Amino acid sequence: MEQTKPIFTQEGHKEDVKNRLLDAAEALFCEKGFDRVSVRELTAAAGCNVAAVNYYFGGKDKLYAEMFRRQFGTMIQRNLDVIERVMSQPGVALEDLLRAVMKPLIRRVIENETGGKVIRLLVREILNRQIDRELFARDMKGQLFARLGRVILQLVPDIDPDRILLVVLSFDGAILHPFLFMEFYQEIMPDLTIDDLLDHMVRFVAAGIRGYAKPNQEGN
Amino acid sequence: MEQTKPIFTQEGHKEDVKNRLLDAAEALFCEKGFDRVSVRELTAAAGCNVAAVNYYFGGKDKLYAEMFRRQFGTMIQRNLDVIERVMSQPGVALEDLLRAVMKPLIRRVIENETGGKVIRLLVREILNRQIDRELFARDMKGQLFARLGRVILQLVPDIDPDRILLVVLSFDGAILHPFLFMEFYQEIMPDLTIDDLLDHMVRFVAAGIRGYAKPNQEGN
DNA sequence: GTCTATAGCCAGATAGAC
DNA sequence: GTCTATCTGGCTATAGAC
Repeated sequence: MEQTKPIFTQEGHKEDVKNRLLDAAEALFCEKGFDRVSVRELTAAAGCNVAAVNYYFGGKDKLYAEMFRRQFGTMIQRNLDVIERVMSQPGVALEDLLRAVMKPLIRRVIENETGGKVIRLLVREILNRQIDRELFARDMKGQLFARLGRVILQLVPDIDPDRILLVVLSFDGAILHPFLFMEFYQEIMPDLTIDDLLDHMVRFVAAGIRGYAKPNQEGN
Repeated sequence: MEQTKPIFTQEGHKEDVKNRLLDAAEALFCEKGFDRVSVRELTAAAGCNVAAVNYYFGGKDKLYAEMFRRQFGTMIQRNLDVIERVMSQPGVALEDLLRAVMKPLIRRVIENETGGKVIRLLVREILNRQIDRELFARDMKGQLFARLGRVILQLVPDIDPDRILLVVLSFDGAILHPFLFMEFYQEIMPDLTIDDLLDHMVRFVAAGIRGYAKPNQEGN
């Protein structure tokens, strides 16, 4: 409310008003949530007039959706790139893949980058079904999950292909939990380092995947 | 907005206005989120006048907090009871504990019970830090996690006690993922049964815990 | 305890000047 | 493209009748 000074002025950004509004949206929506941010605050932070949101995006909600599209799209693409990079090396183990995927994500949330906050906010919206799940959850994440499933099957061939999606989803759950609740982790384990956490996650998930592949050869 | 007919009338509930308001709060807040529900809607759904929220709870936000306190408190207690019950039996395996804890939670979200929705909403609020994390996240869940850590150590004694909290947190992550994203699970795996899902989760988490306990012991 | 009526405020969108 | 001024409508909280 008392935030009326522009925080994304022309000096900070050589881009146009549209980009300044997207930056202001990321900062303010992540901090307070959609309903607690007014168009007046957004335009004040972007250093433009109140009509600009409607002029450039067609409304507050459209600006919100555009903000997610930008961040989530680049995050999915970054993950796909990481997978290609690690799988192109010789002698890759399951642990290498897991660590390569997890590390940049955890680093991003620990270092409190805007991207991490936007993804948290997106999860929040998915939980409340107030955003277009068609586009984000299914199309984008579906593509990433399919790729992950294929490379995990490549590294651990004796998983039942019909179950690989469940394995990928559990992998996703293992990543998402610290991603979402990092404050809680740090609160109850103040000495936890990022490497401790990564080591644990890699070990836990790798064991889960391998143990899932060979349950208990009792004649099945 | 057009929802103006009372949905929790005196016939449904022999309790007083206070309980009808709590029921209306669970239904409406879970559906639309705090900011999208007006006091007018709440009181219309509870079949009372608009002043009742302020009279009984001291404001819309106090009613919101009270709703969480009720549901989250009983959920933690139910989990603690389940743990006591399963651990009192002879010859309990890790898998028995995991399944006993997971089953009622997953059933609750699959059958779309109000309790499950309230917990989802609570996670949403924790993600946005707009609720008193002191009370909920640390005190209540801390108690449950401590108990879980002790019984897991009892069942799998060779886990490093300094790492048991990380193991419990990964267990929590494994439960929370389908709990939060059940619609997504059902969308990409329409034939998934509750038992398939439970079997997978038990197998994945048990392997993760056991593999974590003994990282490289090929001859066990 | 229960209710109505209203005070006081702030929102998103837009018309129209420049 | 940019801005100001304003329209229209919603909200929470409360004063005060019963």
